[in-house]
Amino acid sequence: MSYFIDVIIPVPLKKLFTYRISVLESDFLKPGMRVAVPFGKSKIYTGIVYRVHNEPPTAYDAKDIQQILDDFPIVNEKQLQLWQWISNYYMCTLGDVMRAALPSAFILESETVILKNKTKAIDEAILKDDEFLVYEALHHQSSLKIHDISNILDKKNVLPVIKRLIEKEVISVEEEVYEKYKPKLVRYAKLHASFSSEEALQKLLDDLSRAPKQRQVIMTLFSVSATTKKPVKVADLSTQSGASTAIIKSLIDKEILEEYYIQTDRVQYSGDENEATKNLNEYQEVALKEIKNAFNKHAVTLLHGVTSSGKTEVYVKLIEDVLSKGKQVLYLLPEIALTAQLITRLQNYFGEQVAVFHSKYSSHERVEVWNHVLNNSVKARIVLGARSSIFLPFDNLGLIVVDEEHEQSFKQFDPAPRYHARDTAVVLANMHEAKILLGSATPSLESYFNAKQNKYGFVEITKRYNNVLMPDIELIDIKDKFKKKLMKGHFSDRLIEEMTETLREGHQIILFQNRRGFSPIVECNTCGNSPQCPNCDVSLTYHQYRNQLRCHYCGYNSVMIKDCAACGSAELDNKGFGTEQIEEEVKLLFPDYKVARMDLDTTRGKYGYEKIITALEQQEIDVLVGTQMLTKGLDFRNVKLVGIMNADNMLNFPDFRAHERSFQLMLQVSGRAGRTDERGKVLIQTYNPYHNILQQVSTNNYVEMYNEQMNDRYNYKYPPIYKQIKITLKHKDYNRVDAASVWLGKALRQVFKDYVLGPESPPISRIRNQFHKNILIKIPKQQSLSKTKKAIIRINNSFSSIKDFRSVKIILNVDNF
DNA sequence: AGCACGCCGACT
DNA sequence: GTCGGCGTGCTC
Repeated sequence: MSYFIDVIIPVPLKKLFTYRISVLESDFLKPGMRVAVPFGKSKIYTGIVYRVHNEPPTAYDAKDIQQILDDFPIVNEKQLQLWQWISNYYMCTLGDVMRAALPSAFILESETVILKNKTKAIDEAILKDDEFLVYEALHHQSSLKIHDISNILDKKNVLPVIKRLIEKEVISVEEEVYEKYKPKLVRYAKLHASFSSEEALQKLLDDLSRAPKQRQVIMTLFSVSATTKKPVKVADLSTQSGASTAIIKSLIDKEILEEYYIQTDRVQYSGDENEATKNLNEYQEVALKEIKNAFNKHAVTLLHGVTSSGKTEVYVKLIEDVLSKGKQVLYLLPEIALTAQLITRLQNYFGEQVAVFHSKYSSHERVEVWNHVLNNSVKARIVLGARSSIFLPFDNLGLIVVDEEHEQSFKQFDPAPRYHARDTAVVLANMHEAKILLGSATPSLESYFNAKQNKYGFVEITKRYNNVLMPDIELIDIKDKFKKKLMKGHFSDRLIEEMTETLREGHQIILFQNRRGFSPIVECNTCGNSPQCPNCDVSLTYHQYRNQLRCHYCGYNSVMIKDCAACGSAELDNKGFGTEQIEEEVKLLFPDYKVARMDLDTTRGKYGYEKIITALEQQEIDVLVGTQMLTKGLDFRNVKLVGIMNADNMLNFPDFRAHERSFQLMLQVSGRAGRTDERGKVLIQTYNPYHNILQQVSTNNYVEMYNEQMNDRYNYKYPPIYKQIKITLKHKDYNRVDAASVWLGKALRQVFKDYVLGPESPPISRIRNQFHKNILIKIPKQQSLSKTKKAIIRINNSFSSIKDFRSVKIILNVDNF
């Protein structure tokens, strides 16, 4: 009998690929193991075994696998199930899911290496110039990569040259696969075994009396190992004894010392003993009980707790409970909220059981966390992580906490899989029969809706921790202030008053400026022209910090222009205002105080964000100006005043969730004010203080906001009442996307009638030289989602069989919000 | 997605 | 005349 495996290959292709294996291999291979397989003409890819079977494919001859890469599955059955679910629900391939799920170090790819053909004498005369260059380079170096050759010849396309050289039998090529993950080894030293006896040791010390440095090293080795009772690292030995590495090396060479290596974790927790978890106050205690009750009926429960109500402490108690049952915990939160503050807090309670899974971690560090989870190691009983941590190989989950569940960053937009981590986590919890708690001060409408429908359990905390009052929120009509000439730049007299007062009292201030859709644009005063991005359909934005013009969509940048490109006038003006401008104005208004800015530009790099936070905590900053980043679960003791510079630009954003988002954003920022005993103050500047959302924010009335928004969602057929799928078409030729989108729109309308919206050009119709068109499909609750998707796939298939349309890229985005 | 094969414009 | 552009088709 023949044996085969179906393999997932990390390419966006619909099907699995079948390879032939031997009997022995069929016994060894299990789903979830990695194999290296030849794919296409020459490449070798890493695949994941999906199924082992003995059904020979009929239409083609299966290739043999190249190599087995694991001794045990690195992906478990439950994960494969989850991958399948994601692939179905979010309409992407298993390959896409695989790419997103595995740390990149697990996915090996082959690289072509070029070798000299030693068996044949070469007549150099038959070689052309470029061929000769390659030939000669191989005399200096035994092997070359494609990349090297490209450098040698100074051109991109070198494959034809290589092909000719192969034909002339000058060179041969091989595919090399690298194991990307290498365990980190630390060098240790111990005394060589031959000195284990007293006499030998005494003799050694005598011998070394003329080499005081070397003797010192030996003495240090003894004292360190006596005090720590642990193996001694070479690095420590060197620093403690003051001896250079050369001295230690000579001791090793003389076989007095012996070196050895121990594999260590790159990510290590070095903290003190665990702290006892805090006692809960009465409200938290009640909430905890209610959550446990709710869990009896509902696997999913929503916790609505106002800002600063101490939700984290409640989570901690739940986690403690689950851990004691020997189960794993996943604590999901938005990337940006994954701060040192929170990590330290959890580590204080749970010590080394906390593992962190972060996009800023290197691929190697991620592999380590992956392996800890896979082995159900003590070091990863609690995983604290962003979106992608739902892909870790849990096999014994007891609880998932999704903190800040309303955050839109849980949804991945690009590339596929376009999954929502909160929703996927619900499915994941289901597979493990685990409980899942969604927490937020401003729940998303869909979660609140689910709770109202009794689909989810629901628990509330309405009081802030220590009974701190909710901040006092004041709306400022800047239209009126402008009329009365009471504005200084972007600051109203009220805001300046409050700022002066707050600073005098020695408190801190946060100013919030939503940058979205409102960045500083350069405009010519004479002709009104503003510089555009050459690749996208947007104006470039001005970045003072580097004196650059930049495109937020494709990253294009150029030096700031001195005069208008259209009319040559030197009178250029900055329209709009971003955080930079606010920062400047504060500096002018309050020259004696320290101002800092927090946005994408200032938080670059691994610790950029932490630096600003720490500076604020240590009160080195008096006024912090920032964007959305400020909203995320940070806990600043001394901030008393929060100013929202302009509420209108978020309210007017063209998106059905703009109001919900604005409400969430403003309440979250407000929550930063007055977190200790003194009541905080929030000033919101707006042109329209009678806007319902602003009224609801100022009275902290979530329920009213919910009811009103849900009404709109009913009327205009939006989620959570209707499901939706967005289809984006992209092509560099406008006429082609246009024709293609019209065709697709018509085809979809035949099935879905009026539930198809568009095609429409998005507000930014060209990005990276690609024109976009959008089509939106609304799906009523009673309509089967799976049938809808099948129909879309069918239509999509006929679409791509049309020659003219095949080059148009189609992106399907399920739940595109 | 990559990558190879195959057919038309601009350069030594 | 070749080099190299990207349209088209395939990957077990």
